[in-house]
Amino acid sequence: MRKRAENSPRLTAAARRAQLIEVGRAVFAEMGYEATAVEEIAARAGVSKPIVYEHFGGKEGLYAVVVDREVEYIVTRIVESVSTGSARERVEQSVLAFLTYVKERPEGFAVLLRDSPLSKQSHQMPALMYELADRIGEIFTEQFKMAGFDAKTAPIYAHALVGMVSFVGRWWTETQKPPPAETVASHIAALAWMGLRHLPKHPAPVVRKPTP
Amino acid sequence: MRKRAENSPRLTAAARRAQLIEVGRAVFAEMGYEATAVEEIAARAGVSKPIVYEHFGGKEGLYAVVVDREVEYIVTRIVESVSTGSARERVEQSVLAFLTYVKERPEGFAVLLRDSPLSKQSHQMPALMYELADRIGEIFTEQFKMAGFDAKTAPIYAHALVGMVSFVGRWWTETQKPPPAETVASHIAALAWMGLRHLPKHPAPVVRKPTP
DNA sequence: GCGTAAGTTACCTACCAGTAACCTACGGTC
DNA sequence: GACCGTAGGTTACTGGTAGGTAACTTACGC
Repeated sequence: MRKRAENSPRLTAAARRAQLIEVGRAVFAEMGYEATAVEEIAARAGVSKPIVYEHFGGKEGLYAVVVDREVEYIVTRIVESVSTGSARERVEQSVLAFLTYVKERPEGFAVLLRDSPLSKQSHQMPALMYELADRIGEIFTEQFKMAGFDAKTAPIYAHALVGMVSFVGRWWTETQKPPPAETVASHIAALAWMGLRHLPKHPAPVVRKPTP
Repeated sequence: MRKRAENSPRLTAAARRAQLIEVGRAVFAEMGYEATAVEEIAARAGVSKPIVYEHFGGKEGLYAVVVDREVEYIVTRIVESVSTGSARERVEQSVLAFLTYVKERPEGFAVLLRDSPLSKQSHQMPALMYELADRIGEIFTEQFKMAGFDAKTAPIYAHALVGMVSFVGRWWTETQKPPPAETVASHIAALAWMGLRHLPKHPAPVVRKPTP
């Protein structure tokens, strides 16, 4: 790592910053926040550590930028998907949007699945996907109100749906011979939609408790 | 931390070991694996650091024991729940078993939700819940085979169900005025059951693609 | 009163976030 | 075409923290 003028020329500040965000996302995805060393990011970018501090102020600064971009990206996609079509189309489009995100930005998805650094002080929210589920819950609440459903139950279904899609998404990325996104999305959307559609007004246990 | 003979007497090796597992689970749940210091665990147990090393060989040793116990505990509960009753009863009982676990062992659940230390080398499996989902997937595959369903689709539904229950479970624990476990379990089980029951043989997208 | 189980003090080592001070190549200017 | 300012970059260091260990000490049972 002596002479590096030939293999990696100097970049402009903007270009270097963009590159560091890319590299940072990859390393955070691979190692998790805590286990990531700033020097590792710098090394993979072909620069030295203080460059990272110059651009982002520190480890948390870079992490915040990476996370913010991912969350905004996927939330925007889902807001778009949920805003047109019939109710069922909205569900299916949202699920497909999420799976497309998982497929196209696997590293970003991995970052969102991992522990966040803030989780030590306020021990809530161990991973970003829960924050995302909360955001989706707000969207659902809005939609439930407009559609005349009980808005209080919206968070349950939002969390259930995000949980479903997250877990299936992870499984999907790690499967050797994965079915196409549309197929998986159809399955999940059908499951969720049919579940919602045939939901009784007041679900009650079907298990017969033994008489005391 | 000088004289501690009066407030915390010497324990037998077995008792100390059991206590350290309890304390370790709590600290890992609160801080996550990486951010947990062995000294913190030792201090909360009222002993010094080498005691932890004597019993478990190191941080990872204690973590492995904590995790193994939790996974075996919840898997056992679910295997029990899924082994009797009608198909729908099995679904509902399993969901209720999981939520009961979440309620009764919140620290164990929190540990399973967090990042695992093994995730840096084999970058798969960032959290233990995914391993649990895989285990449930095996159980489902068995059940699907016995019931005559397509066993290949079992993992999808297993991951979907575990994801649903995990996310709703976390939301449930953090809600100020949570509905009782039976109510939430009924909602989730109804959602899953009705979804499965009315699932078309070959789900297809309902979204009309614009003609090219 | 002695042997052993249970526990402690004090240390080493490695790593890592963050910083101060210095260097270099390029583009404009005369 | 030699000068020089500055953007982009480096080397070398500090302070703190945490995993792990060697050597020593205390209390209990026989």
